[in-house]
Amino acid sequence: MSKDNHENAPEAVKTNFIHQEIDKDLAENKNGGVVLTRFPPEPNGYLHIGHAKSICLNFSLAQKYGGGCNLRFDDTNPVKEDVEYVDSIQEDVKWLGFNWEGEARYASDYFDQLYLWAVKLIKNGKAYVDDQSAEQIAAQKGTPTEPGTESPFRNRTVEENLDLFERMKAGEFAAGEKVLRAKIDMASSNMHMRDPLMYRIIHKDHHRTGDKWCIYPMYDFAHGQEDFIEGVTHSICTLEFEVHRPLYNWFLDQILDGDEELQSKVRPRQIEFARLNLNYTVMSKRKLLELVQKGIVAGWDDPRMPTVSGLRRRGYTPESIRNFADKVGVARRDGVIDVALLESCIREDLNKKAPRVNAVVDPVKLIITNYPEGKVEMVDVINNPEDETQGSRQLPFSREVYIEREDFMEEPPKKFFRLGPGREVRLKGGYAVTCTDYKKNESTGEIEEIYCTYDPETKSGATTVDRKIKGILHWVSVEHAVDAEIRMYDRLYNHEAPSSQKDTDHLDFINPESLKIITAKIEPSLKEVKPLDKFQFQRVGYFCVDKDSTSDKLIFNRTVALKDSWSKKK
RNA sequence: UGUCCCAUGGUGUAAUUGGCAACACGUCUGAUUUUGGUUCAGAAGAGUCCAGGUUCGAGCCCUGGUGGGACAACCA
Repeated sequence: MSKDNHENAPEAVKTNFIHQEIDKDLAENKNGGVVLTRFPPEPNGYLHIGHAKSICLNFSLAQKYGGGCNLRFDDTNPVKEDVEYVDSIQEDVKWLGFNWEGEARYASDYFDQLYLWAVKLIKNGKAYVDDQSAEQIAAQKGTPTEPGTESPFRNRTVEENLDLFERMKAGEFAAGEKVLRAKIDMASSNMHMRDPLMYRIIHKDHHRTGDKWCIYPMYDFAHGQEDFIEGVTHSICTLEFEVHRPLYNWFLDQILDGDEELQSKVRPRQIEFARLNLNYTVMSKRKLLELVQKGIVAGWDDPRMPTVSGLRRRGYTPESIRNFADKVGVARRDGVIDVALLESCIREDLNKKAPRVNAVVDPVKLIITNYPEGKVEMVDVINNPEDETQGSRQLPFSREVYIEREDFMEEPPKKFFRLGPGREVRLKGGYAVTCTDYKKNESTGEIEEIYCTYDPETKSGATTVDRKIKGILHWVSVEHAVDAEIRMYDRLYNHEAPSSQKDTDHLDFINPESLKIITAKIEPSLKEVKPLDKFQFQRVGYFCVDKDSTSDKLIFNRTVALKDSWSKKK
C-alpha cells in the first residue's frame, strides 16, 4: 500500500540524523530489518503545515526503507475529540499524496489491552489507585528543583488497588474522585517519572467506544504501547516529548516484564525532532481553534489559515507542500522558517502548471483613438510559456481595454518602463500603443481614462516590425470583460508576529488587512472554471478558484503574489 | 537554584570513519524574455557561541563556560 507513496516527491532526500539512527539500527540488525513508522494525530483539530512536515517525514522514512507508515488516531481523551476531525485528517493525509499501511488505527481499539496491562502493573506492585484531588496530587509533585512527596495512598495493597481500579472501570466513582498512578519515583529529577497518572475517570461518550468506558488512559500510558501493539519500529515525535522518553521506555519495560512472548516482538524506539515554526504564523491548535471560534477567520479552511485545508483552498498543491517539507529539513534544534520559503515552493510548482490569463485587478480604461469603433479582432495568446503543451487561446481585442492602474504614470521615472504620456508599450498579444493623452479628475487626482493610438503594423506575431518595446502590459477588452471577486490575502499576523511571544495574546497581532476583497476584470475565457483551478494572472500573481465560486459569481483566492522587482525598487 | 536537549552565512539544513565549510530560500549584479515573471550567468555574505585540551590536522572528540529551549495538564 505504501509503494506509491511519494512518487512525485524530490528523489534526492537529504539525509538527516533520523536516517543515521535508523541506519544504525539496521546495521545492528534490529527489528529484523523492518522499518515501520506512524503518524499519530489526536483528532481534536485540523491538520496544519507543521503536521504536514511530520507526515512527509514519517511517510518518506517508510518509503526510503521499504517499510510502511500507519495512520493512528490517538483518541484517548473524548472531551476534546470529534469525528469531524477524524474525517478531515484522513482527507488531508490522502490529499498530501500518502497512503497509510492498511486501515486507519485508533488508540481506542486498544483500550481492552491497555486495561489488562494496567492490571498487570497493579499486580506487580507498579501502580496504585490514588484518592486525592488533582490539586493535592499537583502539590505533592514538587517542582523541577525540589523532589515531590509520596501520596498517602501509595502503599495500598495489590488487592485493594485491583478492587478499586475495577470499580473505577465499573463507573462507581465520579470524575476526579480517583486515578490510577504508576509507582515510580517521587524524587526523580524528571517530573514525568514522579508517579505519573495512567488512568483518569471521564464520564463522557467516546466518538468510537460510546459509553463502554469511563476510564481513559493518559498519553504516557498509551502511546508507547500503541506503538508496540502495531509493531512500530521508530516512533518519531517532536522535541517536547523528549522528557517523556524515559517513561515511554519504563512502561514498555513493565508490560514486557516476565513475558517472553512479548519480549520477542519488535520494541519501538522514540526519536524526537524539532517541530516546524513559521514566522508570521501560529501553529498551536488551541490558537487556531480560537481563531475559528471567534470568527476571526471563516473556518478551519480559511485561506489565511496554516491548515492543510486552508492551504489547499488557498491554491497550494500537495507537491509544493511536500517539497517544502523536504527543504525545511529535520533536526533537533528549534528554528523559525521564513514563510518566503513556503511561498517560493508554491511559485515554483505553479509556474510550470498554472495557465497564464489576463486579469486586471485595479482597472483603468484605455481608449485606442485610431482603432475602429465596434471592431473586434481575436488575438492568439500563449497559455503557458513554461509548457507549450498547454497551447494557446483566442482573446477579443477592441477599441477600449482595461489596463492596470499602476501601469500608467503621469510623470514616469527613468526606470519605469510602462505607460506614460508619449510612451509606447505593447498590449501583450495585441498591438503596440502610444499614449497621446489622458483624462484626470482634478478634484480626486484620479486618472479616469487614457488615450492612445496603435500601430497596425505591430500586431503580435507580425514579423514586419522589429521595434524594441520594453513595456508589456496585460489587458482585458472592456466590452468582453467578466467581473470576478478577488480575495487578496495578506499575512494574518503583523510584523511583530507571534510564535515566540509566549506572554502576549496572539490576537494582539492580528493584521486587520489580512483579507481585502476587490472586483477585477478578467478575460472571458475564464467563465468556465471549477473550484481549485489555478491560474497565473499575468504579472499579478497566482490565483485559485474558491470553493464557493459559481458560474454566476466567480471568486478567486490569491495564492501568492508574483515576485515584483519593480515594486521592490520603489 | 535541578534534570535533559540544542548552538554552522540573514533564515533553514549539509559536511564520508576528524582533512582547506556546501546547498536552498533571501539579497545584489548582468544577459535573455511579447510577464520587471521564468530561465541563465555571476556576486556579496559564516571560518562553524566562547575558552582551553587531544591531534600533523577539529564544525565534528574531551573539559569548562556562555546563550537558547524543554520539563511541575486528571492534554496530546
